[in-house]
Amino acid sequence: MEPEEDKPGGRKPRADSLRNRARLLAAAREVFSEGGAGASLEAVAQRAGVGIGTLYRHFPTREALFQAVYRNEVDQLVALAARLKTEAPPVEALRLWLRAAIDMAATKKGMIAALVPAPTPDLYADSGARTMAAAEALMARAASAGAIRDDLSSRDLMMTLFGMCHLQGQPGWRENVARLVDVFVDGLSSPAATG
Amino acid sequence: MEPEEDKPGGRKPRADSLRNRARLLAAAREVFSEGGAGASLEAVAQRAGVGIGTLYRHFPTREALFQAVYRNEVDQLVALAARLKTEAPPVEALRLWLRAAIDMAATKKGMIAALVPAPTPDLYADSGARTMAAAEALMARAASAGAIRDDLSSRDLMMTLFGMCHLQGQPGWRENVARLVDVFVDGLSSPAATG
DNA sequence: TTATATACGGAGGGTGCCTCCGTTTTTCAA
DNA sequence: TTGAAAAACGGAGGCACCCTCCGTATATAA
Repeated sequence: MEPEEDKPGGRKPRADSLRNRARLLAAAREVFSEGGAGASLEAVAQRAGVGIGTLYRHFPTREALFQAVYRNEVDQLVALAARLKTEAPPVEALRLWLRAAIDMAATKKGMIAALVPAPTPDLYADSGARTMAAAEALMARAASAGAIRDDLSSRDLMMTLFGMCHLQGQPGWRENVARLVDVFVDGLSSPAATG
Repeated sequence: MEPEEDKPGGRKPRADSLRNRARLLAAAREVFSEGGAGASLEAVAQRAGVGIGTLYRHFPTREALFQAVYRNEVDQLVALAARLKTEAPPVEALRLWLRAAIDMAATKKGMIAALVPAPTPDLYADSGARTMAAAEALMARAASAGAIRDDLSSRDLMMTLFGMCHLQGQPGWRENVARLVDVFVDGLSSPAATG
């Protein structure tokens, strides 16, 4: 996956290639932040000052571009999960982590899309799967502590989060979604009055 | 909004117009059920055997078509809410109603989109707003009975439902979403352990 | 039967997706 | 320093879809 010095037998990667890749990432970050995950890829190429063909060579799919753009954010989220696992009680950890995810999505409009697990996730590879794994760890901990019900998958959780983020754009959506997530976590940790 | 006998002063609506309208609705119902809410409108026109221009004359926007196609379903949902309000205890009514919505969405793939309240809803006009009003009634009842927290809007509830329905397509999604909704309702009715 | 209101239908202009390939640039070895 | 070959560039072009506009066809009513 790393674009640099991967094949020792090959020649050095071309300077223009590296430069264009960086430009594309910067442009994509801007365009996705403004226009959301559905923004035009041609607009990205244009803002980067490269041809559309160059964009597709570097990032064969929209997904690939998402992953590259939001790699840092996802890393942070994964790291946060690891930290919370030792620094907060189980349910609280889950709650805080979900809120952090929302906060990130609040400033990076396109990021939510990067958090959605693909239908068939390449475990450990794509950002959706990595995030899901982080969620899984937090959930497992809480479940085995008996603090939340154990019949939900981490995928369910992520999809719920994702769905709630559709409030994005409405006034006060961030607070709204935070509250919704709280409700959901309350439900997870309630003595399951399900009927 | 009614296309029939609205203006008493005008002439009788043309027979071909009525026929084409019906054909378009039938075609749209099929196409949306198969391809989801994003399906091609040109495909709809084609299946109906009319020109694309005719489709747009009858239904100026994709939204308009949704509303017409799912009017019956929405009516049912609204009626169900009214019935549950007298026939089930507050929280249970809410739970059952949400499940009914999911069941409908399960067979009519495109319907979910029709349930999403527009950013600026034409109250009583579009299906999203009418559904939201039904939800509002159920929530208000439960809230004033002290059975659920009262700091969530019906729009929040609908968006949550909508979002969860993004699981659609995955194996066993219906059961999954039903469970998620249950969790959410549990959260609503829990003594708000929010931190 | 004929005039006219009404509806039809698809061409056309716009946007976006993605591929393909002739041209340009960079690297590396001589 | 130079030039051949590898690597990357970029945009034209084919496809799908959106939506509008307007010349043509047809149903209604006199």
